[in-house]
Amino acid sequence: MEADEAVETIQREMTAFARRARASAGRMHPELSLVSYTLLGHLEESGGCRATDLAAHYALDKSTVSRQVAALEQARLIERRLDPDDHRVQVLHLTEAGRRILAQVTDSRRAAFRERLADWPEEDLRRFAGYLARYNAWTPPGGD
Amino acid sequence: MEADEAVETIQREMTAFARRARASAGRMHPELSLVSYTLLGHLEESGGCRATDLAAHYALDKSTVSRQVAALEQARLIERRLDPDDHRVQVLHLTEAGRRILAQVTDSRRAAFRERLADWPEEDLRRFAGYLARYNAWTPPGGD
DNA sequence: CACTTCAAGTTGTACTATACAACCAAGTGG
DNA sequence: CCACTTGGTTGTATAGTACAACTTGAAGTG
Repeated sequence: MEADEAVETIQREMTAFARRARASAGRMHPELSLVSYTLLGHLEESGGCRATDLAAHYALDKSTVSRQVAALEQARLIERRLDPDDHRVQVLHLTEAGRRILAQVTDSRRAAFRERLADWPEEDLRRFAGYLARYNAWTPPGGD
Repeated sequence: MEADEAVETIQREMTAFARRARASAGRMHPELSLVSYTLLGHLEESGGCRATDLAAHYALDKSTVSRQVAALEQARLIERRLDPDDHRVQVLHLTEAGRRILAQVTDSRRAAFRERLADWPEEDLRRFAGYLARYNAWTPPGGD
């Protein structure tokens, strides 16, 4: 069956990609690990959120996020603002430096991707982007 | 520009995927980490190879591979055979147990993927698979 | 043949990301 | 007011990784 084979290919290729990304992400941007990068990215997209939100979004333990956040704060890339309504809550925001570094890393990542995708027809690019978004948007019946 | 946006989406989604895969792979199959899984997979595909080959293929340090291989051997999933022509070389082979576990994990991963892709039209599946394969097949001008 | 150089692997050490569990602090509801 | 919940931190353990130093075997060169 055609579809079955395609599923297998998707599985294999996504796995291969994940392994490689993991292996190389740290080397590309010593300033910002893949995790830190995605966390900063989420902060930018969301315009500020809580550590708990990050943990939920990325299926990470809150302790992990707590330490990542601590490191990012120490590096002055984000800042915490106490929520006046609920003093347990720290709303996280990008600092100017954070925004700058994020943009920088995004740029260099984008350049790498663009090189990699240079000879793709635009139509294929758009479809591929759509498939990926659709794939990632999927949420399982009961948690991730 | 449309294509630019698509590149950005691909970048973001691939990154998100890599992060999630890393975070969840270990939980899905405590018996076989993502790295071990890909190493076993490579051994199966290649029909046996050296540790150095694995390191080169996955851009891992040879020490890392050495330890992974040691663990896989201890778990009786692979075995080392001294190359009679070059006594420095250990050719790695899957054991029967290794082949079995690999098939098992592959199955369960495939099931998860299939669930995730259940409602995709076959045409989209095939195109997506093609894009991923094409993306991963790309090799950089000078290294990864 | 002895000497250097190279290649394959191992081991020591350190670091990062991670989880889990125990904890603290601040709201919430009886 | 007290129990419970929620947001977050800290202690501890583990996995995966890199880099550097080392061991062993092979290969080339005088």
